[in-house]
Amino acid sequence: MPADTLTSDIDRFKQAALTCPIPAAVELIGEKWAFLILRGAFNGLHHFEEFQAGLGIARNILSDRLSKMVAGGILARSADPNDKRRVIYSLTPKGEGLLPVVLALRQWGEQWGYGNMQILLADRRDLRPVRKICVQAHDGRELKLSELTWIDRDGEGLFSTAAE
Amino acid sequence: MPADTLTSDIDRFKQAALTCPIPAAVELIGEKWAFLILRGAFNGLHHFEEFQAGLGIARNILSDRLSKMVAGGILARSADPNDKRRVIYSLTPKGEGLLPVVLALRQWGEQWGYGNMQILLADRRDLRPVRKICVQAHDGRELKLSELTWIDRDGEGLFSTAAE
DNA sequence: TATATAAGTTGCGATTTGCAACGAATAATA
DNA sequence: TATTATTCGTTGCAAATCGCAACTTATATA
Repeated sequence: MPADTLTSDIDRFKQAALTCPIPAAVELIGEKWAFLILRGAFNGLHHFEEFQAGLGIARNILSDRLSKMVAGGILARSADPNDKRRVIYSLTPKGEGLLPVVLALRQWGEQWGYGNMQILLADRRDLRPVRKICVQAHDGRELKLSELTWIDRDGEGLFSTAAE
Repeated sequence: MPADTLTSDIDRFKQAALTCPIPAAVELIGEKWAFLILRGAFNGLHHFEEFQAGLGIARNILSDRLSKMVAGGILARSADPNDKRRVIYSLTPKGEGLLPVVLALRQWGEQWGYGNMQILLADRRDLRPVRKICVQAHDGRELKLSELTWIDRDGEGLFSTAAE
């Protein structure tokens, strides 16, 4: 056994956390209002007043969050050509990439009794609802937590079970 | 056209938001530390001191968040039979259900340059990494935002595009 | 011209955060 | 057994953040 072998869960966690993207991602959208703004954007909201009235958020907080989300590349800020008073906030490709996160949380909330939306996301081609988001194996099989493990990025080294 | 037809994006949004589970879900885990605690739990952390040292969170805040997550049914609090000083915090099935959310956010973060973890989640059977989480049609096809629309829960009524 | 709307900003009291120190119960050690 | 260490908190306090209401600026409308 090498001398630098990590022995405890916490050592392994701290080691893995060093390059984990989650802390930085959470700084951007791991906050109540940022997440609700994101949901609003996916639901077609584009303007300051829409977000303000739609979410019931204080104007200064909304201003702050929109700025941070624009700075973080999630939203783009553009002028409305038809009305120079208005500003259009729209999702960037990077922001659109968060749809699985938003949808997974919505589905979890529905499953655990926090509400059921009257409208559903569906495939535009056949109007059938989208699948429930889940963790899948390479061949598409759904994987439960007990069927998962951690592997080293470069192939082989399995070092701990994911579900402990 | 019926008299109560909703015309503006914001009216439609407010109508849909009335029963949306996301606000309640966000109250529980839509917060920096709650989300990082959840990530820690998925990575095998179980004890107060592990979370504290692993995340660098203040003790009073950690205490508050753990209580709320236990009250919210995400974590379970149990006594350690081998050491009566210790408390074991473990994921409930409800908490485990948040794995797609955590994983989707991690994958998003990796895609957009917030870090790359050395270890990956994999299928325990063949040690092949899990798929990238995405929105899928009923038949498993990946759907982009432009291929999505909203439908009414009871079947037909399509009323707006998802990607505007 | 006068009024309304959109997108913020400012001031201020209330809440939340983060740090450090303290405390009680249990375990390990000398 | 006596002493020290560990574990899981709590408490006090200063700093940062939040949320409300009022104000500002620029543009559109009547």
